[in-house]
Amino acid sequence: MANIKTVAELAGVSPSTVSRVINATGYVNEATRARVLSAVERTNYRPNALAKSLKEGHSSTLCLTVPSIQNLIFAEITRGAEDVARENGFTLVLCNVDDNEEVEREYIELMKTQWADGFILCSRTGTGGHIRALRDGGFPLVLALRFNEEDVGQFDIVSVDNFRSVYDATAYLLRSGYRRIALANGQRELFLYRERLRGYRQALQDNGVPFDSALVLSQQGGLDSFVPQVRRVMALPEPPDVIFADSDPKAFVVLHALHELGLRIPEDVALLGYDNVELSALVQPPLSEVSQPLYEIGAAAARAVIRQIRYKEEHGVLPPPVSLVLDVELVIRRSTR
Amino acid sequence: MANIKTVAELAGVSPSTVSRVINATGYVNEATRARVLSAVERTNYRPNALAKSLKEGHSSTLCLTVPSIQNLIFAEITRGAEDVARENGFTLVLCNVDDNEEVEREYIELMKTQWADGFILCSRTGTGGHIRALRDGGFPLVLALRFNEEDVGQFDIVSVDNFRSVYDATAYLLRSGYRRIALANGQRELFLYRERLRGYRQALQDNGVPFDSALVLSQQGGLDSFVPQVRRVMALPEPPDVIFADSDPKAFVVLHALHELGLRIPEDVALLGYDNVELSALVQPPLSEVSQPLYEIGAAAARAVIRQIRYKEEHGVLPPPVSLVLDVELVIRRSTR
DNA sequence: CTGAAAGCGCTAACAG
DNA sequence: CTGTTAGCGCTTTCAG
Repeated sequence: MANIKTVAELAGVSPSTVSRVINATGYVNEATRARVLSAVERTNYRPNALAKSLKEGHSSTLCLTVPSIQNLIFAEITRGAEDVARENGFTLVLCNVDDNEEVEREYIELMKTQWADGFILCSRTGTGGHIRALRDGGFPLVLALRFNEEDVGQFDIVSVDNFRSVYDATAYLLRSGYRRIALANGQRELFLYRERLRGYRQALQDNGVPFDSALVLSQQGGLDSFVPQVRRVMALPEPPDVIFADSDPKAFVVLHALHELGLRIPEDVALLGYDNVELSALVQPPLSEVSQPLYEIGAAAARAVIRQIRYKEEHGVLPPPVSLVLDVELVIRRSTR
Repeated sequence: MANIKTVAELAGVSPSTVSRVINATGYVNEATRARVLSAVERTNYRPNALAKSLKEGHSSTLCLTVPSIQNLIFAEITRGAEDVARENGFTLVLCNVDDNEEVEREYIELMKTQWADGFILCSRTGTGGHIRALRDGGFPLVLALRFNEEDVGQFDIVSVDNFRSVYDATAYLLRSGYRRIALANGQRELFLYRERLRGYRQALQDNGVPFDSALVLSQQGGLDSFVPQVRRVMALPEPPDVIFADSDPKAFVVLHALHELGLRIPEDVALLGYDNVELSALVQPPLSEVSQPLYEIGAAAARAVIRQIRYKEEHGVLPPPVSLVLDVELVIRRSTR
């Protein structure tokens, strides 16, 4: 591919002049400008972004880490992030890290050397000293969806109110007359699932319903682990009248397990999901959901890093961290009554 | 971040020596080697990949274009591609192009200037002169899943035998006693769906079953367009006894539409899907599927570009194109009998 | 308004 | 075994 020098020679000017017309920086005589443009045209010249990046000290690249893109939740977030990245002239590098902090660390290390301009991390897990170090190193970063308690005020965060949303949904279930509410709860290592559990317990307590630990199913390893637990809980002398799955992937396996048991939904037992991914409206019965704005979380996260990048360009330092808490909405379909 | 020069000074050697120890290229005295390593340690030095790329003329970056990552099919492929990219030291840039050839073109143009080392395109649509130009420009590229008839022999291609797989599945349905087989067929602009349709027709013909155009539902715009068509076809005097959806996203909406109609599956009408994404085993009833190795398609595509990249490094030109046709498998679950 | 020159950080001959 | 030099392609003072 042609470079700036060949274009310059063809146009009979210096490389700096070509640079000026390409980037519309500085005055340039209309006639020479035309000559340059024509030379660009003829050589089909495209500036080398690598060289430009090296010179300017940034790469217009964002790094997004997710547990796995195969999970619909993260696919949705990724799409949101990619859309706003592109609108702003950034390119998105996708990193699947599988809940593996080591892989996450390596990826971040790699992307630092590639001069990623910023990071969107949806894979927060463990203690994450490397994430601290990343920000301390002056790298713009935002935590989306997953974050720890102690992260608040330390990093930019985009999420929903996990406690509140589950509290409200549980209260709604109670108001609807459900009394034996089971919770299919995600990995306890993640703050967000601890919060969801806390919201559930608090709502029970505030409504005078005793907490029954036999009614909480918790993830051990893969999602499959919910199948035997659903069987167990439905075999209880007093089985639940509704199961609240605190994420849609879980909701789908719970739904499946319930069907295998030959149970009717919501007649025999109701089901409430969390996330509201598109498919939740398509399964049988269509699921009632706590609807989390996943696409918007991704989009907002991208906006947040870009804000940091621009701020840093201007002021030389990262702006103070901000947290963005997006609203959640209850959508009632046919899996609850 | 520290650069090679500061490390060199700290170690009391020249930058080239640092480069030599970092890259394990050329002999270096054990003692000075140790000094350099220590300096690297102390400065927490990481080589600047951008500079390295500029110098070496490649970026260790692969560009993957997909219609949308929100589609489970492409999420699966993406994961496969990313895994092998990473194993080989490549980084994956994700480009959602939404069946929009213009966006695809722009993305490719952008990634060329970023010196992407290779392209995996799952978004092939239209005439794609820009794709020809890309390969003519010496860029390694592979078409995965989606390709046109005339692409064979021109580009590396990774896919399945669309004609054969649908032919076989249709023949299976016939052998199972189904006689009125409806086909929910994808966008006719895509070669792969034309091939699937052809496989269906051929199987019918070879088995002496007349083709009935009233039995083919075809995508007009979004997937929603199948809902009224399912209604229409089930209201026929002689409704189908099975619907074959030639991709899983379609299968899910057809399944939904059937449920809304109050039909039992497979008693009233059976359903066969295509793709075998994970969720297809979880819906009610679990779907019988033509199982396409999506993850493997992505992985194989990544291997294919990397092969081209290496070949080009060695020989200066792209290797002759090869097509890889992966096997498909019929998985019978409970949506057919 | 335009060109010369320096330099982003790195690697690779080429000497020594 | 190690340093010097040149240069990847671009931008950006600084002169003119």
